[in-house]
Amino acid sequence: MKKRGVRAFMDVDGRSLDALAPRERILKTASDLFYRLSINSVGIDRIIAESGVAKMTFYKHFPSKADLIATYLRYKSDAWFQMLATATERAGLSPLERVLAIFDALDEPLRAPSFRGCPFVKGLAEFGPEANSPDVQATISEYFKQLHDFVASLVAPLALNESEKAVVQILSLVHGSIVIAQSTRDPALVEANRDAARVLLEDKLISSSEPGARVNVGQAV
Amino acid sequence: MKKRGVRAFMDVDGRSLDALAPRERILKTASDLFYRLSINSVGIDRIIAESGVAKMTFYKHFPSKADLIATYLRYKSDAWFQMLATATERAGLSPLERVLAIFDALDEPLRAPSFRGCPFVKGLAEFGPEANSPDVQATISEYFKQLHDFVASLVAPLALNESEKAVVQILSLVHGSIVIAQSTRDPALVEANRDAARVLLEDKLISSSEPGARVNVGQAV
DNA sequence: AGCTATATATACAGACCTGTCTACCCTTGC
DNA sequence: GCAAGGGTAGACAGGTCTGTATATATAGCT
Repeated sequence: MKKRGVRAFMDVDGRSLDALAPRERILKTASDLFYRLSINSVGIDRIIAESGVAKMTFYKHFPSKADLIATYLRYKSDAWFQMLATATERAGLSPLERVLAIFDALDEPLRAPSFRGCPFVKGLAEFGPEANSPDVQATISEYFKQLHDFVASLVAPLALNESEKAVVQILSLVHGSIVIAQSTRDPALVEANRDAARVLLEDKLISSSEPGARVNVGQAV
Repeated sequence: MKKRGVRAFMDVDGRSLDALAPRERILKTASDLFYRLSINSVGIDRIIAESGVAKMTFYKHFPSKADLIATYLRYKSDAWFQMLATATERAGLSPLERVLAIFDALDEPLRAPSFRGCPFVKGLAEFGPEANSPDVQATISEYFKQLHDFVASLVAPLALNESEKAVVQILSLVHGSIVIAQSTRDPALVEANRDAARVLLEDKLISSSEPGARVNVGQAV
């Protein structure tokens, strides 16, 4: 028995490429508008108009706006973790440098004029705990959990005194950078927080009994 | 020539108290709803209904919704800086402790179940640079500037090596704490970031030429 | 009592929102 | 040639939004 809708070229998902094109057009357009202007202030009609797609086509690919929002957030999340992975998995980096590479990866995007903050913090602002959009909320929660686990996985090899505390501190510096970058376009911001991360991690590298009384370990970076 | 609308009791602004009551009722209700649910998702009608006020009364006190939003943000800002001032100006604190007192002040609010993040970060998510609400945007910008200056004024007396860098780091830790507190209710979060701040500041207290090669200064806290 | 200022209740205009429906077009496979 | 799947175009229903207008009630001051 034949598959329905078989075309000349198929991607790995079994979706035909010419069906994929409009879907991607919609997602890209929505992503841009949602990120620039906020989610609630951008209507379906505008996304349809700017992506040059018919309304029926939109609702064929995305059953509801909430569906599109969740897809948008997953799209942003994937791109972001992709970037983090490439930056931190580069060859020749010491375990400490891998953690600090997060900040190196942050530097350029946060300088970009198109930078508008963290899509998930923004998402949480519009779809908080009392909102009624389980899909969207779950996607956001998952992002924060993933980021925590990612940082934890980079910190673990350092075998620090207080590993979890270090993870929280790094996470705070990362999110802090992102927030501050929105209000103050300080070119030294990310470097300052990279330094902060280094100092905090080195503080916990010492296996001495008294963290706080430190000496220069003089290795790495 | 008599003043119009003179009543038995007047406040310092010359506004009669019974006229003040409904205005405050509106503001309190709006503040609660905006903070809990986001600004754009709460309509005037709901604020009116829940504050038990007529629509005309609302528009008498607030010419537009944007006006109410800006007032809400100023209200939140005032309360927040008030709290920060009380916490950091307590008698008997060393200059270093005054900076760290910011985190002591953060601890309790961030644990509260009603905590929903920073009103200004949330505000920026809904009224970013491309929005068309100059009043709201100006109020948000001013908040970030004020917070920066506030931290700078606490850091200045420490006469650090790199004062501005320290300010940025402290600000990042503060905003990071606020963001992380929304996603991860980690009871150790604020303490971890207070520690981070202490380590970072002590790192710069040394007037040695090489920050990074540090010894325990053993004073304060 | 009467005047004034303020609050209430409610209807309404005009815009925008999401999601559905109908009708047509165009390409591809047989 | 032709059926069918997927796209386009646009109207429309039902709801919500901000802001305005109308008509009425209440409380204080002279």
